[in-house]
Amino acid sequence: MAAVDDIDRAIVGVLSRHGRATYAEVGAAVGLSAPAVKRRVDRLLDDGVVVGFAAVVDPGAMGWGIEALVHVYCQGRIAPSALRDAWEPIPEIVSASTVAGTADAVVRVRARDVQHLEDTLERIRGSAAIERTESTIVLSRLIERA
Amino acid sequence: MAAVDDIDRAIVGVLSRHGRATYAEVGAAVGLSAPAVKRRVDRLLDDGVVVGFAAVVDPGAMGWGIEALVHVYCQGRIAPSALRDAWEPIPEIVSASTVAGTADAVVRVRARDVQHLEDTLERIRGSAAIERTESTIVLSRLIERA
DNA sequence: GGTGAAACTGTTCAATC
DNA sequence: GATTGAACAGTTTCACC
Repeated sequence: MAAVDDIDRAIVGVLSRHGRATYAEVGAAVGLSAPAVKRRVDRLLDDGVVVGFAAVVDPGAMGWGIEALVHVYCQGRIAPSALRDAWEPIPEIVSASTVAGTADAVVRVRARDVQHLEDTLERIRGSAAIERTESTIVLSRLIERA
Repeated sequence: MAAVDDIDRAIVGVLSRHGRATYAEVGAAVGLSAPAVKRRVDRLLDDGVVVGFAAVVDPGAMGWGIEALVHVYCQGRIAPSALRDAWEPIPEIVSASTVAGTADAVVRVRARDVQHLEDTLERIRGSAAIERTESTIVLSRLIERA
């Protein structure tokens, strides 16, 4: 696991914005040849600095009209891995994290509509020893950066 | 702007998880030839269903060690656009949304360390007519999907 | 939406600084 | 130890069916 240097950061910067850029294009942007870029990207993938590549999708256009932030309060102590295993099968969950604060975890959920959101919340609550949830509906996305 | 059909959804599903998959690979997964996949992806890009492609980066490996969810309570009514303009220049903000609930907005912030986080929170508070903020520190990411 | 052909890119190698 | 440049396999991208 070599250190991440300035060129690596530049490569990551380009690929964060243009994930399908060719190695030659990235090389032109950072001052390296295509094979040199490929070697670095392979190393960044091996080291886990770059986890993967993804299409950035407009949730609204895909029919996922509603988004909510759900604060989850658990009964007693639950291992983070237990929560992950319980929530992994729920496709409506965009992200989930354990947190330090009054809540134990925060889950970001995307659903088609309020009914679908309610069903998903019920599924989240039923998936583990959860005391209660507190949902915050997202109105409009102001800023969204990779 | 044609409708998004099931094949489009399947293509988006593959590219969400494997953003650098070849058109032939996507085609094999959805039952189409490579040129047919390209035509659909080009249309999805034109229609704004797919906004772009991005490398998924591990923030910790890049030296962004700490993440927080900041609930923002405003003084009186503030236009969403005013919040966006005020926060756009703050690079530590990963995402920001107005919400329906007790808070007016939720901001996701990434910083190098607690000191950097504190500085960023101060900057967020000073950028608009904000009454108070309530921060939740992220401990560990359980699930992270595109 | 599929097919085939031309141009380009990804990938690997030996050689080099 | 890392980069370059050449070479082949594979992919993108056309036109056309």
